[in-house]
Amino acid sequence: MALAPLPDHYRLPPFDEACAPRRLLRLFSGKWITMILHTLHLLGGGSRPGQLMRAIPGLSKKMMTQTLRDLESMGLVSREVRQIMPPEVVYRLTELGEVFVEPLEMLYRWGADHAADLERLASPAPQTDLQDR
Amino acid sequence: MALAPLPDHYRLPPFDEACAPRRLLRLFSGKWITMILHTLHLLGGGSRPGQLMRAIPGLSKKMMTQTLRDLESMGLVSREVRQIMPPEVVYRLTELGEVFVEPLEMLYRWGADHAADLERLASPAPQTDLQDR
DNA sequence: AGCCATGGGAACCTTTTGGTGACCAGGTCA
DNA sequence: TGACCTGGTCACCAAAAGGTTCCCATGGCT
Repeated sequence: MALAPLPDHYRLPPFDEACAPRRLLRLFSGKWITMILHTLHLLGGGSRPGQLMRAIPGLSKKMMTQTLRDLESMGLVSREVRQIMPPEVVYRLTELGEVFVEPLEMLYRWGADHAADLERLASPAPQTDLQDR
Repeated sequence: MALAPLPDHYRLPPFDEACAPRRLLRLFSGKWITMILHTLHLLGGGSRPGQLMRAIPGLSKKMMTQTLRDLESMGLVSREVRQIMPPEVVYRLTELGEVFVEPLEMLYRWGADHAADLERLASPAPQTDLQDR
């Protein structure tokens, strides 16, 4: 972890909700966005929709399409269509997309290295039984 | 970035939604969770609620209390009460909380270093005008 | 009474994200 | 006809996250 300390601009209150790091966290808050970015990365930078579906359990066609469309409009993914039968569509990480894979993979690696800590992480209690405070 | 490559277990499809790195991303998907963890960290590891309110624009008392309660039940934050008048409550990062501050600060630093890329990141298009594909 | 300090709860609502199930298109093969 | 391959859309809904507004409590001071 040879990262420079956080610049002053980000270290003093008030902490701006729209600052650059917050934009990153906002991007990564989407369940399927990060799953799909990660999977595209692991599949060599690009993939056809069917391959994505098979690689990601629980992903519905609807969520896949919606998320890929979002990623495309954000400029993180490109969509290439070959008008043959059956059609061939390939979604590929753009240059910008590759940039953002880096922090995502940082998190994946950190998570893999700290699986034990993540096991210790309790689920938030249901919103009852918290009267004794 | 001297991190080891991702273990095989995490590199081959199918990609398990409940695996350790996904749990980390799930944790970080909460808007106020990360803001409050980051702020506690920057304020020396602990803070009183009023100080948190003043440090984080846009945070309502309701969301602050709710989020602190969640963080407490997850074991990331402790709550210490001094029964004086006016009351003194201090929320403090636990050991486990300090562990999870690390990847969060990694993201903050990455975001600070790549503000230009984050500026280039377009907002997803509204769900209209996407007929021309 | 009002104000200030402190910290917190509840009712209700809005917005966002994710999910279900059905449908569409073209083509090939039995 | 049906099944398969490919990729995508739509209507509607559920769940989760976040937001607004009001209320509560203690004590001290004007």
